[in-house]
Amino acid sequence: MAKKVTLKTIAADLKLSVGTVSRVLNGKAKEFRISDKTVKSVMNYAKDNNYSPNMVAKGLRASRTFSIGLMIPDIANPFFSMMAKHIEKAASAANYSILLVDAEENVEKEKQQVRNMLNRQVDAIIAAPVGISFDHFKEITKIKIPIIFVDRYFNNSSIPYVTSDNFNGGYIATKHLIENGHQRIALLKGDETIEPVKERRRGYQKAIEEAGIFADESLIVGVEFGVENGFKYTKELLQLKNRPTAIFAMSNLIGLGVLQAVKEEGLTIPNDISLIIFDDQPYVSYLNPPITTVKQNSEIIGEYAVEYILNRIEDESYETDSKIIPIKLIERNSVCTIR
Amino acid sequence: MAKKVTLKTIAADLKLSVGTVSRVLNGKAKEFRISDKTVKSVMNYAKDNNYSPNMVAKGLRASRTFSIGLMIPDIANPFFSMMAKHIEKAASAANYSILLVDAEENVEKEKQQVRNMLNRQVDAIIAAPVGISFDHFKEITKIKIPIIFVDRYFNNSSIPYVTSDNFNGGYIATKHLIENGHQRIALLKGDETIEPVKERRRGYQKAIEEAGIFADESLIVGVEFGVENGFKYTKELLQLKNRPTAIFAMSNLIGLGVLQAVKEEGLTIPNDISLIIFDDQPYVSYLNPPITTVKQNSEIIGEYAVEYILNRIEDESYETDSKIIPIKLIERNSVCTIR
DNA sequence: GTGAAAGCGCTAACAC
DNA sequence: GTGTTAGCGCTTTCAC
Repeated sequence: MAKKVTLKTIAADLKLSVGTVSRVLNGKAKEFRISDKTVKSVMNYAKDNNYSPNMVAKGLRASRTFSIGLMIPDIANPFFSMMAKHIEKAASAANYSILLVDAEENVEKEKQQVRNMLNRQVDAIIAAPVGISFDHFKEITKIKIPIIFVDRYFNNSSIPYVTSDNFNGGYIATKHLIENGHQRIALLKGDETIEPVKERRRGYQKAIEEAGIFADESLIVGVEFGVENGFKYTKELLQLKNRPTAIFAMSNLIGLGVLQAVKEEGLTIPNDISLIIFDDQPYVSYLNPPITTVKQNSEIIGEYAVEYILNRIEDESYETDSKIIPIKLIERNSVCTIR
Repeated sequence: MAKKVTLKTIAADLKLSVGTVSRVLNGKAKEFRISDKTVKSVMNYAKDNNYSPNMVAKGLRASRTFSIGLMIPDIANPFFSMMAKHIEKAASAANYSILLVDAEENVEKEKQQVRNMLNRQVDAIIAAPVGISFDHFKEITKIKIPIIFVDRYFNNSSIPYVTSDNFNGGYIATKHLIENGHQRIALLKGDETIEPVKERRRGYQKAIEEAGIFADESLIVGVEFGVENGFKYTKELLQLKNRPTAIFAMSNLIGLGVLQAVKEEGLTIPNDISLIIFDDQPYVSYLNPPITTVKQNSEIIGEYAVEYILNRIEDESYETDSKIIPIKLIERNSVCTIR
């Protein structure tokens, strides 16, 4: 083992005190009017011996670790991995490191790992919560460490969040379908304890109401964000005597399930049934057919979250409102015009 | 701020020494024959006041942080995010945390962040290196902290790795094409400083040679793993007077680029040109047409990497060979039989 | 059975 | 211009 070089060993070798060494290595030479000779010798020694500071010791001393806990419900979901990418980028640019946890859509793991993040003295937490319960997040605010939710959030909590304009996303997607003559539009949704799901649904309902078309509750189905959920409920929808002419899928994963079910039933999109998917992914333009989607801006979401956290770390009293990021309808060829 | 509870405050409140408190909280009560009374009072106090240990202090004291640095060239690439998911899962199950860095396919950032990981005293590093240079990784082995490469690796280094059977992947994909009558098979590759790229290419070439067909070097193109690369070189390939009848794309991203170019040229797969993509993704079965792929097992890769790291942490002398994980050809409808 | 104290690597307050 | 020292929260050795 290359014997480790610490302030102490440097000081000993150079016959200086650790204080002096610390000062020059932290760029405080000027401030303390340390002699050029000392500065030079320390600098050279450090370079030659490849000194680099022990951040754990620094962290203990400063009660500040320059790390941010990032809690994601499913990092394999391309929406979240893209968001994580932007968050890591913004954080590392500010010299923060990311402690990543994949909660596996499991509140118990999330709870336990929030505890772990806290034990590790992260300076802040950015979380896309699994949903359902969030007492473990409320605790964080008591400890006064900054926290912000991304994508998913809780309405009845004072924790700020950045998320897409889910309501509007639901609204414009549904409206687009209606404008193309659709009257029987199915909503394939995720778990309704999740706020964005509620919002997207509200948007859907508003569009239906505005158009004055019959709001058939049996067309609103689905219980979670996965592929199987999309598959299973699409199968059921297609069984209906009075089958919907369009499906609005609330996530890219649900969308994949819809595609599979439609295919298995020997139907084609958009001739037999139209489809819009919430969340745009690189591959959707190559799907058969290219799918019309509601595109979220994960870059802005990620950057805003980091910006808030950074400001909040610097200034405890810093506050902002939660932020709603605009979405966009990307028209492709999965919606047909009827009648 | 809920005033923080440390060993010291507990000891003070309970009129015990920090040593004793530490011992009972670490389950060493039996070992040190600490009285039931003391144990109970400490335990209760800890529970009531929600004590939880400061891992930074523990880490400093123990020179062990129970954290693993995970270096990924592009976390938004679904192959890597899936692998990261499995790594995080295995690590957290063993009470390790993940320090995530997205190198953005940038060696400079990688270099700098490896340094950072080391400063943060990670117990080990799992890395899918960007490629090109790797001196910064060699340094790690000197410091004697365990490291393993996943997916990408360097042949001329003693650092172990887990990766797919890239050679065989290239071989069986190409062979499959040949068996379907293809003679002019283009290879759309990534950066050739990356070993898996070389291996896949070797596999491709072996299949061509075995079949005794003309090895046309002009059919081997491409310089990196992105979508644009796939797009650009496919355009060129399709311009050729003697155009290939099949393309073998070396990554899911390149594959997307191929799809786009083929479409823009008004051609269809597999009628006009066949396609095989290296790396299977959930969406490929819904592409137009469903794409035949070479499927890698990112779960096994991730688990093996963590297992190695854990063993190595426990036992400095633990050694294994690098591991090659089998791949599988998943036949769908993007390959037509000719002649 | 329990306490006292050293020390992990670092910074900063205080000294001269 | 530089040294000394306390202390961040913890574990562990040495006492008794």
